[in-house]
Amino acid sequence: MPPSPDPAVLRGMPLFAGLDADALAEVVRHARPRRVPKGTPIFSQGETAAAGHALIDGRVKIVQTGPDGQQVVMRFIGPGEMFGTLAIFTDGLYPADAVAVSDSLALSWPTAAMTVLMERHPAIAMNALTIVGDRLREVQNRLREVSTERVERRIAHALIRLVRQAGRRVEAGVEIDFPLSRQDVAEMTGTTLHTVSRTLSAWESQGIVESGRQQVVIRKPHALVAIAEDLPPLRPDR
Amino acid sequence: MPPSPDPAVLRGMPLFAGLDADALAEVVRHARPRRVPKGTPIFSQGETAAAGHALIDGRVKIVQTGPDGQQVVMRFIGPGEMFGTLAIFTDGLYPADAVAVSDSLALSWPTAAMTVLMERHPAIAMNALTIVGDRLREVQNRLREVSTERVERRIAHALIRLVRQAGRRVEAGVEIDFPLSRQDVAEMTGTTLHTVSRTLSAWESQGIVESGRQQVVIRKPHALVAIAEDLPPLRPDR
DNA sequence: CCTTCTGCTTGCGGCGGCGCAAAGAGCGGG
DNA sequence: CCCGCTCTTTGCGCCGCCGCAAGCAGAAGG
Repeated sequence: MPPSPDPAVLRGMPLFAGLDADALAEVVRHARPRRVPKGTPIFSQGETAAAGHALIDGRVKIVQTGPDGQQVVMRFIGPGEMFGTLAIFTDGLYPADAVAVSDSLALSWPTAAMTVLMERHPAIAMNALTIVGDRLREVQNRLREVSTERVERRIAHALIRLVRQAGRRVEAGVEIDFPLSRQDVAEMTGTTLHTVSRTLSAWESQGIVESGRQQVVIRKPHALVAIAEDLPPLRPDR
Repeated sequence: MPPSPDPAVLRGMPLFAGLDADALAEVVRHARPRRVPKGTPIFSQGETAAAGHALIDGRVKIVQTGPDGQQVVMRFIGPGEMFGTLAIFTDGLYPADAVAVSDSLALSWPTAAMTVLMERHPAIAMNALTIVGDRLREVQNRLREVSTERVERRIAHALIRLVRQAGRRVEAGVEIDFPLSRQDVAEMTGTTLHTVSRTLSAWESQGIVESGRQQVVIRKPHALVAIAEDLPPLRPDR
């Protein structure tokens, strides 16, 4: 028999919040677990969505590709978050690629099962509505940023979001806890890896961040916020 | 007694698709109609959302304002579309301003009523999920565009969307059927009114558009598509 | 251990588009 | 009908950022 996952993993997932134990058991019965090694694609843009997914562990990058091959990072998925579900609610085609950036473990629900579950448990639909609503608001904010702010502030905003989502306390400050390249940051902020590199170098020389190969540590989060909010440049003296 | 609107106006609203006559009557019973003259704000960014809205007639502009006053047009709402509902699904605060750009008629449902209706009629929640999902996809596409494309293509894309949403056949071509300023287009595409003006002037001299004060007519939609998709420049001869 | 590959840095030149400024052009109100 | 307001046009100069190119460094793999 196929290994059915432990219902406990659904605890704490916003998508299934408010369901009783029976319902959770039913949900988990339809789920299929999948181990995904770092670098492996989970689904691709344009495919018909065979399933919706939720991440148990690891980190997944959602990337949209334009007609000329330009890539934009839509978001990073962390443990407890769903992904690839937009297709289910809309036209059935994945609007982006999903690729594991760390070794990951995901659960998948076949599209049909997902639909049935939402009909039998309207709370799931309501939860989904909240989640999709939150994401819409976030993307709207990013749209405003990329439309009106200059590159340095956009990069600051992106890092702040990453810290909130994936920050881990470490001696030197707060570290983004998954491999993140300059290119990734560039694709999150609508710029080039060159400009990101220059910006991080400048911040590094000011002691705001420490960064290396696919790795970023924020030493002075408040300074980053100051840049993002364009506060008075924060004189070091007095 | 308060004038209850005709249930027939809900026909064709995606949000209430699939509801039977009884349910529609119940929905309409909770609605409050509101006439909104051109230029009037309907709600403001940051307010707690007292109600969700749907537009019966007219046109409403949804504008988000950044911390430094920079404005971004999130979308234009046409008849049959809901707006100001995101707040209800998320944190209860309107994330943007809504202002009528034409004389308009809207229906409003108090937040509490909206919630109750969704609980009693899960189909509404499912419809909302589809609608919000579609908007999320659209905003994601715009985010990709503004992140990767140059201004001219972005403006072309914006006009194409407007034509799809609010295009009216007219002798000279297709007209955007509500007042649309250069400033509006700039705020839709993350540029300045100057650049929009220059671009439209260039297109005008090529016979692609005809535009004047708060008014745009597309004479050669295919040429606009060619610009948006960056097809071979479409030699006029042969 | 050496090779290769991938990711990062940095200089330099060019240019797309912004910001400013000033002038025209419809529109509406008195 | 004229005045004032808002929207638009267009020139000009500058600059933030991109694009290219070359070199470096650390990881991976034989």
